Amino acid sequence: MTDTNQPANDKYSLRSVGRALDVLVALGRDNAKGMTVAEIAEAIGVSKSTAFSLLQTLIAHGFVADSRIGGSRQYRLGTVLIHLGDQAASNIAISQTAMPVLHQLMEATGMTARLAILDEGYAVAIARVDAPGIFKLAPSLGRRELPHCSAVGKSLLAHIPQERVATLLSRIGLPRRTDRTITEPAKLIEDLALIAWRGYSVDDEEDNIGVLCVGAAIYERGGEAIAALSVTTLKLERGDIELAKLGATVRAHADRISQMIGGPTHAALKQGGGSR
Amino acid sequence: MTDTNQPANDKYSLRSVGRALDVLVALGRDNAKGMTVAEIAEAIGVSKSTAFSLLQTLIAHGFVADSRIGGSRQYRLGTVLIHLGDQAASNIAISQTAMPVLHQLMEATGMTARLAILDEGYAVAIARVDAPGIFKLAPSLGRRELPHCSAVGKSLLAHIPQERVATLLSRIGLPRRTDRTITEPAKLIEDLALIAWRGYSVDDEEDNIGVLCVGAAIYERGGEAIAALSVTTLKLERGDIELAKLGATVRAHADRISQMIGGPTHAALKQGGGSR
DNA sequence: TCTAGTTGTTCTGTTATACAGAACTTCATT
DNA sequence: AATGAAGTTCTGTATAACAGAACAACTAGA
Repeated sequence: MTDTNQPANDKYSLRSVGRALDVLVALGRDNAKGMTVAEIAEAIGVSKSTAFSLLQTLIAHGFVADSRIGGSRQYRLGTVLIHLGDQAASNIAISQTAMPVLHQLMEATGMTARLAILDEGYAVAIARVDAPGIFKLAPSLGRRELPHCSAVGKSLLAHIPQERVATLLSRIGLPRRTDRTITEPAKLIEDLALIAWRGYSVDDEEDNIGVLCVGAAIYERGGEAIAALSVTTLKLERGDIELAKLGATVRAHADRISQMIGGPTHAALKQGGGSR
Repeated sequence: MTDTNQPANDKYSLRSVGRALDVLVALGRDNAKGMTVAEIAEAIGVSKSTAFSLLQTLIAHGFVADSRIGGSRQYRLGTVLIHLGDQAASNIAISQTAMPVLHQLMEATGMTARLAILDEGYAVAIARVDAPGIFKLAPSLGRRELPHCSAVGKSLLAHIPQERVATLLSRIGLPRRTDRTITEPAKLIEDLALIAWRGYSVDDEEDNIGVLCVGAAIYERGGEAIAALSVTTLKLERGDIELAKLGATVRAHADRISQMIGGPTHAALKQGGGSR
């Protein structure tokens, strides 16, 4: 499915290290129930003894936790990763300042609010505040999401140079997720222009059926979009949604964060600097 | 300072893998500003070229992100770690159920609420809800904390067999953190007995000067303590704290979680099952 | 209780790999 | 320009990582 077996992507890649990281990724996929040595060996394509050595090393450093259940062992992600993940998230300076605004946005809209950045062309959520209610968004912090069919992704794409957009899209493509997904580059470019103009993006069932997201970009001092804010809701839970009003709300909150870090609001950016 | 250079803790440890993990840990320490190749090489005790190879591998897998600033590069933790950390945390089943109660506890007390488990004898926070206010607790999710001088740690120690406590303490020791830290095993055992009896623990400046924590254990079906809840506050911010009342509040919230997962309340446990 | 079939763990020889150091390349600063 | 300090590439060699097989621990079935 995923291209796990990259044949030495870079020539300075260390095989055993790469395999150890593969183990972590594999455990991240099947984290719920834990995995056995044999399953891990199978998953990353090495012998049992090699998988065993990798696991021993990972355990010794706290990256993997093991629990014996009878004769068999279950391996799962260790707590050190919680720490590193927390550090990596707080690393991204914006998440500190944005957190209170995320709360406000959630309370203003009653929807789950998320903060995301662009990482290697993908949209990656780095913080979230859940709306109250039965339906919770799956735990998806830090996961790479397709940029062309998510509100945060489109808001970020709308504010970077066209040629970079083209490069990213040619690399990632525009995979179809639902029958509303924009799969034509020209159509997407059109949508991005609209987003850049009005200051908010809409993902209406383009990524997941029944799910609506509205996003807006956050600008740093230079006017570049470095992050995006979004709200997510199940359309079932909301009768009629006034998109223009919701868009303005999200944009206003994004503007607030932009100003906190010394950047321009969307309106100011449209007035002054070129879109470049 | 820390024992990073463990000389092949287990004999099945892979050197390059261990070094790669050391890189991640090192980046986790100095995450704010990022590190250069030379700094990393220095930190983990390898040559520049080796550090370079390790970093290339980590980057190829998204575990490390790099940003060039002029001729120099800054390496920092990558977003994949945010994902793995999120998975590792949600792995621990309790964190799902406990989250709403953490919110309630924070609102009931106005203090930062945390959920922690025992990992290799150390207390490790896996979730938290911050209190509003200027002073925020440092981002400390997933970090190993000394069990003998934290509220969550003591609550957990109070409900495991004495011999295991002895084993853990002999391994970890009772390092002094402040002049109120309990450093005598006998004194700690005494405190643990009290905690088991009344159902809540108090850390009054035993770990950090000026900081007060109150914790209570969460019990699973079998009656074993699998996690602990706590509130943390700066004593400066609160005039007088009624410990008995606060302790009862924390205990009540912990009991609620215990019941949600089919376990006994503290009162029920004291009545029925032996302390074993 | 014995047997068969799991699992995880240890051992071993060989190959390929990870390593340090030196050479080379960018940049920034004087 | 020239110096220095970073990152990057190259290369030979020691050794570490690997697969496979043997072994041990445990489970389930007869």
